[in-house]
Amino acid sequence: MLSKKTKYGIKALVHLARQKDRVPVQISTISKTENISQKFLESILLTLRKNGLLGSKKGKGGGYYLLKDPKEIPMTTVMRLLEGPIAMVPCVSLNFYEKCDDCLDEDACAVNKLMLKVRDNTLEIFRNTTLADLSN
Amino acid sequence: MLSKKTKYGIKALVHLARQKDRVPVQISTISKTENISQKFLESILLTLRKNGLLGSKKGKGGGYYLLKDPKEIPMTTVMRLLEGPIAMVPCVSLNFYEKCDDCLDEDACAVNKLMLKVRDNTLEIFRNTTLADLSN
DNA sequence: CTTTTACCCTATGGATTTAGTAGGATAATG
DNA sequence: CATTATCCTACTAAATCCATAGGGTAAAAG
Repeated sequence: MLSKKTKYGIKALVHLARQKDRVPVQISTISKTENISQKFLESILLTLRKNGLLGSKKGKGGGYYLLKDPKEIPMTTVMRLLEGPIAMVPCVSLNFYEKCDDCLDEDACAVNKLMLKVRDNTLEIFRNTTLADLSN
Repeated sequence: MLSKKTKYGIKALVHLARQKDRVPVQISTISKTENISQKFLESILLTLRKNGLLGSKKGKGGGYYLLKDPKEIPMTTVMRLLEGPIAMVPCVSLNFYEKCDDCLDEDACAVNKLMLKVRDNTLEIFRNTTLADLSN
């Protein structure tokens, strides 16, 4: 299940991508138009900024803005940042790999086999979908 | 993230599918060979039985056995039973649909659009993968 | 230089889910 | 009737989620 954090994060990014210029948008504006708790959104935008997706400006006329062209932001980046691993099990994760404790032979594991297929497909979708695609 | 419940459930089902005859296999046997906590596995097999996937036999020589041909058991069934919705958000779920509180227009929602694609792909994999496929 | 605006940061807490455990009831076999 | 093995309910420690609280800091306006 997708966390609200990720869901809100994507919505906020789309909101910013739809902005014509790079004019900063205030948290309160996004919060209201997207129906997101302002304080919660604040923490989400903060992590997006800390990870290089967003820039911010303080004081009057301040707010958040995208640092890159929406075309250059694939959903893999966003998902890994907010949601974590894309794979459903750590043993098939590219960026968050972990061995299973219970599983002796990974290659013989049915769950591994199945979830590898799912990951490959999901990954391809996220790779080929950019923020620009979602903003139209 | 896939729950251990689902993971263990799949492993147990594969174990039973690999059994030549329909001879009942005891919980303790599965528990040992698959490295699963016996009591936890007990509750998983119970729900699989209550939902028509497994049959059981009590007393000496008892245990669990598949009720159908592994070829006739698609992973959609198993996933929905143990894990719940296949979709990452309720608003794109076929069997567990729920409207979002924050989202006014579902068709205009970027998250909806993206997750619909993911669901379609994942669903097709689970539909086309049967227990028999995982047991080879 | 003071006030207002708006982001920055940490801590805390309620609700829910997860991954079991405990302990006995029930039914079948020999 | 003793043994075996499933059946069933209840409980719990730990983790995660979704916030909220409360102030701190920087920038701009006047």
